[in-house]
Amino acid sequence: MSENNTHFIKHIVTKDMEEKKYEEVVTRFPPEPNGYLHIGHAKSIVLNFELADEFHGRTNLRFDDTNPLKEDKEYVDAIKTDIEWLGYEPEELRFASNYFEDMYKQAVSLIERGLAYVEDLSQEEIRELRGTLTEAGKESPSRTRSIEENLELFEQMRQGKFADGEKVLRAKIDMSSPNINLRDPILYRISHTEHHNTGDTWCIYPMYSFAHPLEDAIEGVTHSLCTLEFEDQRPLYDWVIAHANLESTPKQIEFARLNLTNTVMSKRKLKQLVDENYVDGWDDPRMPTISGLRRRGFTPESIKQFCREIGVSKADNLVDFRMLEHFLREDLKLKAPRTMAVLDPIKVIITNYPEGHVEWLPADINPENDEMGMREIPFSKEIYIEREDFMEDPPKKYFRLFPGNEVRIKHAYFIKCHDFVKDENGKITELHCTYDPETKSGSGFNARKVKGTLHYVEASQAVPAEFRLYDSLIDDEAEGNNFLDHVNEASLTVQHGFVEPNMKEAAPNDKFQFFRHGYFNVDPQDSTEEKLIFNRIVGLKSSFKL
RNA sequence: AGGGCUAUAGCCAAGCGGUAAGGCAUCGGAUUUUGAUUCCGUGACUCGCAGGUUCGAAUCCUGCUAGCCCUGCCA
Repeated sequence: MSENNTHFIKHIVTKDMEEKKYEEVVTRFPPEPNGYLHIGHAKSIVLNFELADEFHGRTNLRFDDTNPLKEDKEYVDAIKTDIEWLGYEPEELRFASNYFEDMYKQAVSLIERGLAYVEDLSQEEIRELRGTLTEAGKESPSRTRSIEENLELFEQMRQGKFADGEKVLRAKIDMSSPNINLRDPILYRISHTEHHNTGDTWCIYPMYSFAHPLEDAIEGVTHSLCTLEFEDQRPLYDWVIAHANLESTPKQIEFARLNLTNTVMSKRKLKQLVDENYVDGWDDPRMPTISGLRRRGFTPESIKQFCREIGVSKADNLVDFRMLEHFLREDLKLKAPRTMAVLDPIKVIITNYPEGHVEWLPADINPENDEMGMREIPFSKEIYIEREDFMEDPPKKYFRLFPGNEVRIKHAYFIKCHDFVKDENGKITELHCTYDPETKSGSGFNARKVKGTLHYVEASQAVPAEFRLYDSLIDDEAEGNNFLDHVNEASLTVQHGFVEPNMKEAAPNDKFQFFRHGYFNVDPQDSTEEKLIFNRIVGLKSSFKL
């Protein structure tokens, strides 16, 4: 588990605690409610919750809702659902917006100490004076305004005396700093916008760089973990903490965000895929969102174990999607019932089997987990097997069914192919085989060996089902600069076939291993008792090469 | 180019001056009523490059190279 995995943040926390810098470890997961969580967020969630837990500390869920233009309650609810589904229980649920009054007071205090001023300049003018990466900025005329006037103006900003963009509150730091974040950064902006939580109480809203350190300090957060792009903001974070009238002195630590092969991870790109109908929504099973992965069939444990095993570092990374798949297989190996489904059926007539007779055969539900017990499955004169399990003219080393070859039908008998029927288009419609009663499964028959074992579904009892097979959303190898050029057109394939009769009882989100196919999830949106729909989560590994 | 950061196998990633963990992937082999699982085996004469310090360097120092991030009243 995570205890075995060490990383630089854990070293820092361990050292801090050994030096008794803090009484307890407090972390937070601070999403902005402006979109859905994805697996990159899961990395942060696992890190924050499990790190604190390991040190017997606590973790808050805090919505960083300082920009009402982008945020919505819909996202608050979705995010809560996802975190709960992953299995984490925040110590407390907080909103940055609950601290608006405290933040306002902190801002006033900065003004009183000559550390902040109200800016008259327009957005464009501010930008011009900010300088560039290589040139220092210039000080604004507003910078020398008196404390009294700044106090008065800021109060008026709050009272709504100004229009959006007319004024802004800035920290007085250093316009010539090589770190652009320190060139008198904006602390408050005016936005006459209704907030999902505070309604129209406020028309001024704090900026992230001012609000975040205060939120952390107010909550007593000790280790504020964020991604690499905030590294340049750390001096500002520390500046705010140093000048705030708060006991707590949280420390910001940055780590590299997760990138996965064959997908995209930015909210902007994911939103574009949704808006432009490349997928069916944020919870489309092809999406790397938590809700998408959940609908696809990924388990919380598989996602968490993945997040633990990829590690935490500061190096840019691109993790192989197959690693995620590995942990799903590992999680479901002993948990999922193993059953048979024929995705692309071809009918087999057992010519020497008695007409109209159905026998029920015992079958273990999971041979690697005896506790799951047994089930009974039917067998009769007519069964379905997988179309790709028969070849009229097979290559060498093909040990499935072909004319004259004998194979084992899982849990049933050996069958041998004698003939096949084609339609006018040359498509094979029916196979004629004979079975050998001596070879019944469980009988101990071993006079002959066969190389192949095929799965099947008995025809008269077969339950029709739809199978949705997913492939990479994004083709990393594709040509083109725009990620939309890399969208895999064939990321969804739908097949119609059959499952065993006992599958009629399958409930939404039930997970199964379909023999020789892979792990499947009963689609929670579209599957019904009348029409079962299964999402393929991941296939089984295979060394089969034709 | 000013600042910040990173560089260990195909991909993640440990390592913290004493002679390169682990996982994924790959490829072999054994077992197998899933071409699955399981098991066993498989790769760094070397840690971006070049110098230096040291008995000893992936680890310390210097220089270089490459990549990522920063000029929102986004977070």
